[in-house]
Amino acid sequence: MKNLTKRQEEILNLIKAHILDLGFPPTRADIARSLGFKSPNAAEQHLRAIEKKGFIKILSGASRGIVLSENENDQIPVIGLVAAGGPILAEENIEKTIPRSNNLLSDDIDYYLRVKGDSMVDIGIFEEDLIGVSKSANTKVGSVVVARINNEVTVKTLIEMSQNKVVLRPENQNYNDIIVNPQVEELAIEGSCVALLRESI
Amino acid sequence: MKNLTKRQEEILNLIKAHILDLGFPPTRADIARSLGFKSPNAAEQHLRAIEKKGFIKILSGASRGIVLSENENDQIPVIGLVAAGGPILAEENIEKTIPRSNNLLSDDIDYYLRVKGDSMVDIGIFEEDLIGVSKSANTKVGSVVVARINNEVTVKTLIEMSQNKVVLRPENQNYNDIIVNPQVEELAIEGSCVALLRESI
DNA sequence: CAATATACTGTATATAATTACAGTAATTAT
DNA sequence: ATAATTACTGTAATTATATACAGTATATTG
Repeated sequence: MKNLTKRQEEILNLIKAHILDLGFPPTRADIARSLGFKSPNAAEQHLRAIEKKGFIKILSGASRGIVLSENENDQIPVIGLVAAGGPILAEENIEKTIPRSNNLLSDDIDYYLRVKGDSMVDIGIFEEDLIGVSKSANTKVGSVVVARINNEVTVKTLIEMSQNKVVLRPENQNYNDIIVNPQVEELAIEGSCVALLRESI
Repeated sequence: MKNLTKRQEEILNLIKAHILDLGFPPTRADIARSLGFKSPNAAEQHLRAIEKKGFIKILSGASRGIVLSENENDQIPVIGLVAAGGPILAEENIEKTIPRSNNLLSDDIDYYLRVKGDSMVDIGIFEEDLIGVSKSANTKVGSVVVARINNEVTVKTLIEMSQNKVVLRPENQNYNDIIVNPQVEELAIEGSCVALLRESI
């Protein structure tokens, strides 16, 4: 999907704002008025350009027939079982997607990860729960993180993190700490857990 | 807000479906076509009636200018601490409301209840968690329910329920079962827990 | 360096859409 | 019993809207 110009983006935002405000898209004349164009045709041609770039669909003959293209960023992927090797967000790992809800949980969630196993039950993270993962939230000692060790993805509490020693703790007395030397083994902190969803109790 | 007739409700649903499907409201002619009216004026007059009852606002002069009135049912209340005595959903108990998200969790949630105490930690329900409560979901033995005993609201697992004996079990070894005789003590099952949200980990 | 894209003005027109007016008929409220 | 509401048909006019065509000027790309 090609990038929009500054002006085109302005118009797309105007359309979104209009929909949010009134519940339906603006007319060409509405757009022209808002941006000070003296001709509705200016708006028309911008719309054509934006459609060509794939951000909207224009329904011909219908008044206000501007349909916003499905924006993948409005959908949060739910990651089921992560295949060994590939990136977490690879197509084949996506179980489903759920619409990014207003402010139900943190805006900061990049994906949900379905929990496997019982290694975190002591802090109330159960099998089949969905964990909201943020890639950007800073992972400090004490955070619950999504880590990848030698191509296996796991959720644990980060206890220690130095150049040659990383300690990951399962929150379950039946399991032992995982101690990794990142110089020797492959280790990546994929993100940190910021929220939790349980779809059935 | 007065009740809609069957036909009016049908039209309101059609409008909502149109918006959900295409992103903008239908025209009078669209409505007439969908319902088999031979005149767009039939739709017009229905819209007027629906507006009069407060369910929509018609913006005059604007094509497709049908604005859905804010429906309070689109907001799910979050109940903080329940004041003794009054009903759970009383105004003063509502901590905030959150928009009913598409299908993030069950459609069936009437309110969220913020968990106090640690009596349910063994099944992963922690203090400050939000529990999605359904008033209509059938509460059977084994369900986690919201119960009110002598004006105090509590979340427990329903273990037994007969005419003169109801057993509610805390999911925490440190607590004992609560046994109530509904003939003697005041007991109400307010709803059952169908989902869980944790806003921070 | 020509072709294409961007960013508009200005005019015009076909058609999409709202909306008024005139009816009919059945049901419900006062 | 009468008025108001509900639920339509049918016609028509006004206005709202999309959209084509003809330009101008500048920037960007192949």
